[in-house]
Amino acid sequence: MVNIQQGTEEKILSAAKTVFHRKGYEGARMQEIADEAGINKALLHYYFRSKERLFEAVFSDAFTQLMGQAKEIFFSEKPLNDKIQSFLTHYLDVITENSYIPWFILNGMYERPGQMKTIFEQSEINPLQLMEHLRAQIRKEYHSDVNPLHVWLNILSLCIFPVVAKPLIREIFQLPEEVYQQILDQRKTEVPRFIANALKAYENPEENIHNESSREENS
Amino acid sequence: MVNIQQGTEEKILSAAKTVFHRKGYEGARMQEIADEAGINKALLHYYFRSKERLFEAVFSDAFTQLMGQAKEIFFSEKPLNDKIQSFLTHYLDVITENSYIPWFILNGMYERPGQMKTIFEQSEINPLQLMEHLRAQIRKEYHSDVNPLHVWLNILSLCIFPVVAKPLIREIFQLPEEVYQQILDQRKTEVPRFIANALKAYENPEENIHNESSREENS
DNA sequence: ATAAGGTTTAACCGATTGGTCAAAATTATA
DNA sequence: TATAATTTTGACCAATCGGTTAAACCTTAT
Repeated sequence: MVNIQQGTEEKILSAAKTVFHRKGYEGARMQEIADEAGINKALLHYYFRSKERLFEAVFSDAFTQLMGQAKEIFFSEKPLNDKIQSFLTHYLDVITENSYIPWFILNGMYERPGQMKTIFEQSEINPLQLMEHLRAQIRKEYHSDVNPLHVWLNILSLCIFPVVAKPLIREIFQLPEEVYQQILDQRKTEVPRFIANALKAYENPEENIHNESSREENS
Repeated sequence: MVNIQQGTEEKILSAAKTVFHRKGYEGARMQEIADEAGINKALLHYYFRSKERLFEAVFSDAFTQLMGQAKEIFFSEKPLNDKIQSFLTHYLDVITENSYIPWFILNGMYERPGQMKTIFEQSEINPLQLMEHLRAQIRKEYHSDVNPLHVWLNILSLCIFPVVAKPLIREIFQLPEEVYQQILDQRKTEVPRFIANALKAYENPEENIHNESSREENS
C-alpha cells in the first residue's frame, strides 16, 4: 500500500516539476500535469489539495536541489577558487538535468512572493554566517576587506545569470545549443579565474553600507 | 483626430506596460489592463487585435529602452572602465523608473520565445561587431586575448543579475528595500573596479571555442 | 465473506478569460 | 446640415480553468 501510494504521489511531483519548471505557476495547467503523470486530474487535489500547494512542494524541492549543496561547498575549508569551481560544477550538473531550474526559482519569487517566504525559513540557510565565513576567507587569501556581500553577489551573478539569460543571449548571437553549452563549460574555469584575478588586485572600497546596516564589525 | 487617437493608444501601452511588467504574459488580465487605462476592454482589441500583439509592442519598447543606449555606450571610444560605469548608471536609471524591466525581458524569452525573435531582428544589434570592438579594446587596454564573449557575459551578469534576483536576495538576507538600493548604487563603482582588476591580471585561456565556431581570427 | 479504508474516475460546477459584435457616440468631411 | 469615418461601449460568447463530488474500484483487515 505504501509503495503504491508513494508511486502516485511521486509521479505527480515529477510531472508537476516538468510542467511548472517550463511554464511557471500561471502558465501551468492542472490537466497538463495530470496528463504528464498519466492520471485523472482529481487525484492532484486528492494528494495535494490545491495547485498552490503542489507548486510549493515543487519549488521547495528545486530550491533544495540547487542551493542545498551550495551551502556545504561554501562552508567548507577549501580555497575560494576551488569553492567557486565546485559550486559551478555542481550547479551546471544540476542545470544539465533541470535546465529550467534557475528561471523557475526566480520566476517563483516574482509570481508567488508571499508563498516563497516559508520555504526560505525552512531552508536553514544562515546568510550572515555565510558572509562572515566569506569575509574571513577573503582576508586570509587575498588580504582584502572588501564587502563579502558584493563578492558573493558577483559569484552568484557570474554563475547563474548566463544560464538564466541563455534564451536571450542565444537569440542575440544566433548561437546553437551545443555552442552555448561549450561556453558554459568553459566558464567552470573562466569564472573562478576571473574572480581570483579581481580579488588579487582589489582595493578596499571607501564605504561599506552593508556593514553599517546589518553588523557592526570592522577591522 | 490624430491627437485623440494617439492618446488612447498610448494610454493602453502605458497600462499594458505596468501590468505585463509585473505579472508577465500569462499572469496579466486584459480586463486589468483596460481598468488601468481607464477604458473599455474591447478597445484593447480594436487597437492591438490580440493580447499577444499588445505584449509584443510592450516587449519591443522595453528592449529598446534597456539596450538601445547600451549600444551607443559600448561602441563609443571611451575606456572600458568608463563604458561599464556609464552602462551601469544608465541601466540603474532605467531600473529606477521601470524596476521590472530586466526580469520582464528575461521572462519574456521563456513565456513567449517564438514571438521575441522578430523583435531582435528589428533591434539592429550587431553582436559580432560588438565582440570585435570589445576584443580590440581589451587588447589595447589590458594586453589580453581573452574571449570577448566571456568578458561581455561577465559584464552583463554583474550588472543585470543583482537587479533580476533582487526579490530572492532580499528574502534570503532579509534586506529592506532601501538597503538593497544602496548596494545597487555602490555597484556603480564596485563592478567597473572588479572587472578592471580581473582584466589586469588576466591570462590567455587555453582554448577559445567561440572563436573556433564563429570567427576564424587569431592573434 | 464482509467491512473498512484508500485510491481512482467521469461528470460536473462556478468563475474567469480572451475575444467579438451591433449599436451608440464622437469626430471629421463634404 | 447631412453624411461618413472613427472610436467607444455594454452585452455577450465559447472555451478554459481550478476545484468538487458521488460512486466505483482496489487493497487491506477482520
